[in-house]
Amino acid sequence: MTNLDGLNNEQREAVLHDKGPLLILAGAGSGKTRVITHRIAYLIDELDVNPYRIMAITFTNKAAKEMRDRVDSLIGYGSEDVWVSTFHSTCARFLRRHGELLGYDRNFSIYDTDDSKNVIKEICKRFNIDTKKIREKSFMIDISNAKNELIPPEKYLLAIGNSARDQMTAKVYAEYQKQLKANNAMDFDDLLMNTVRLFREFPEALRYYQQRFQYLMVDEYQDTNKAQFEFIHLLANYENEDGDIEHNLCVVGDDDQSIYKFRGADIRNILDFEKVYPNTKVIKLEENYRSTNNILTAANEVIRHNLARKDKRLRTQQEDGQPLICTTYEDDRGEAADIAGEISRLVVSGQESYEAFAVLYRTNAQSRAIEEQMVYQGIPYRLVGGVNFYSRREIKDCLAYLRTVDNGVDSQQVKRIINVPKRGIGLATIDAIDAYALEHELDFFEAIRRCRNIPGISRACEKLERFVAAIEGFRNVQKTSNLQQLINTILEDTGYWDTLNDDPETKDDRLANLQELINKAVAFEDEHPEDPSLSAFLSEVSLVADIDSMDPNEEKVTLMTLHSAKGLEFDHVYMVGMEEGLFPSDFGGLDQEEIEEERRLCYVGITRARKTLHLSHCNSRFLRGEKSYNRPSRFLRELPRHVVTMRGSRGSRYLSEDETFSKPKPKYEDEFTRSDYSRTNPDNFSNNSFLSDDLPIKKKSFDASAKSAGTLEALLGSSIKRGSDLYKTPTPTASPSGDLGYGVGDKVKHVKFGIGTVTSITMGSKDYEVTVDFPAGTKKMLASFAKLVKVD
DNA sequence: ACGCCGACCGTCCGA
DNA sequence: CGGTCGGCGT
Repeated sequence: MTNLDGLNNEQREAVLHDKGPLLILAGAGSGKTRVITHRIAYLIDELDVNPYRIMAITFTNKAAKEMRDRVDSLIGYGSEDVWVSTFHSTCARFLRRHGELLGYDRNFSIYDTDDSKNVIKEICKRFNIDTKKIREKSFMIDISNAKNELIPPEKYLLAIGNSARDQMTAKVYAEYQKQLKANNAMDFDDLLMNTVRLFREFPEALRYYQQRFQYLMVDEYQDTNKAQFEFIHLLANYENEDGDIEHNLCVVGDDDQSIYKFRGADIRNILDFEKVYPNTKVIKLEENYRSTNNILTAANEVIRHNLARKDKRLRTQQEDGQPLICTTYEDDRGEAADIAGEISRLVVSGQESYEAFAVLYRTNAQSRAIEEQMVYQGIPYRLVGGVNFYSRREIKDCLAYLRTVDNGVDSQQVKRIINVPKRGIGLATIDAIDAYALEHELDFFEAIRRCRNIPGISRACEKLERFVAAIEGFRNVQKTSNLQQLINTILEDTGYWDTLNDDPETKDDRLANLQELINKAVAFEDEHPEDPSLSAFLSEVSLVADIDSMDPNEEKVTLMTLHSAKGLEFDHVYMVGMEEGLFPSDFGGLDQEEIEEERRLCYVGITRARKTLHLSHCNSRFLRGEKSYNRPSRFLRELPRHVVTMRGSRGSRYLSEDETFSKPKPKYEDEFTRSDYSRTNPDNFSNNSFLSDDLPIKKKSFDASAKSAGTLEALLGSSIKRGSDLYKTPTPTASPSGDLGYGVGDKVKHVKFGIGTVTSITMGSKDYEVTVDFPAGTKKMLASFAKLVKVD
């Protein structure tokens, strides 16, 4: 029996819905994952639906994993047969199986933005396009948008326009697709577009999947683009034996949390759902189980400023709770220092633990200032986003070898590694091979094989032949070995390990990263006994993001962008950098639509908080190496006054040189304790009197604020450039062992290598590097990835 | 072929 | 600021 206790009326109604289209408008924190998982359980347990016929689609691996776990724990037998996956992984799997119909080999490569950019670069060069005038990136954006709209190159001009620029884009787009096809590669957008093409052009393939997946559930439906809409729409059009079309499609979303317009999300998909599926049952979930009443009041009030939305209002049975705290800081450093200090105090005094806190910002660039203070004050933190593990140079190099071994015709990968490590093969040689390949319609690797026929590069031939022999050697290794052995052989035989010595600064990091890649390969083979192939591994690796490896149970403060925070929740949330130009961010003319999207992002941020919410802005901050002065964000003024406590200017003075962070006592501690000057005077919220002026320190900041209305030149003239002596290098002296839960000499357990002894812990550039003696040998790994657990 | 250095430039969000 | 790229010298 599926247990429906603890569900409210609307939730229960959604769970009990069996056939036909269902639209669940689920406000933030209204328990939508709970509804989806219970509904899956109900379908299986009560309606005898075969788990094999149920598909649940999400956007991120993290959401998929969470759903998977909850489905597994809710359903006993057969839960593993429920298809729970992301759009991209699902399409990749469909295409591995049926891609031959479209002319792709089953082990096609999946290109990330870097790979795509390289292809575009080559094309621009070939077409003599001045990339100073039109950037590669703008082609990529246009092409991506076209793909999301399911517009193929040959229809581009018809669909988009016929300007000179459009014609150029259409030409580049067509060539780009040709190149990808020749390389047996797809980019992220191709995964969707090609799956839709497969469905449209091969009805028997579509029919196969329609029959298999008779119950569809889509999470975060407000973020779907046209291609995703079409994918779902086609799949849901299953005609049963009686010739009826049931549309057993359940979509869940919240138009107020649509924040991915920039990558093609079309909010109309959710707003028009009822028009597309006339018999849709609509259920609104408006009861929030996450936040205090004050936080919800603020969220409701802010989002109310948007015009294009479905009317709804979150409500809760919780009490008002703490007021929101809105703080003005002198600069970004003071902001970071103060927040770090506050977190530190609350944790040291035993009231809270680190994982209860999150610091959210608009752009990844803002993380640096926060990080510095976290390190400085000895606070363990986890940084989500930034440079993806898989986009690091050494990882990409290694993956390029693996792809070359796996997918012989991927010229991009071959070009990446042909001279890495250095083999004395230069640009002139590569160009000559390229020209030959083009002329004879060969892939790059095949052209290398025939280097003896290519004029002008005879001197490089011997080196080229050695390279070919090496790759073929690896292909032989692959036939008889597992992934770990293959990677080790490649890094060993090519001398890649040795090249790390070239830069002693980064050596340890890169070594640990490669070791971690090997660990991932080992884990992959372990988890996928049914298909531990190189292709499958590379596919998975291409489709994971940093946030997917985030473990919310680690005792660390979380630092991430507002976008990354969607779907997560924390007891205490700090939204920093609430400033005009930054948030809402202004990149040349903010129109109403963009403002509303930013406001939704603000709404998402506010609704992440369970108990307390801090919002802050700075009078000045460093942006792209320059000091800039921004006014407080309009979103601050949209907060209802009666739930907000104002704090005046703080953090203008930094920690002095002699203060160590074993005693992280800011000089302005006095002002902290006096912080009950906080008040809720409504008049304080007009822009001019945003800062009150009854304290000397505030007076100063008021001046700065008034200045910001003046000319930019005047400000820059008087601005103090960031002197290196102002910023001391943070020295992490806190014992790492305290943060990790283990130390040198402790016995720890690793998921693959078993129990070993920690022999050293050092601070890498981004994370702790832990060296452990396992029975299988000594391994060096990154703490955040290795997930080591202390054992007694 | 390759490494160094200065000029230039983009500015965000992400599967 | 930090990453990239082209020019130049070796």
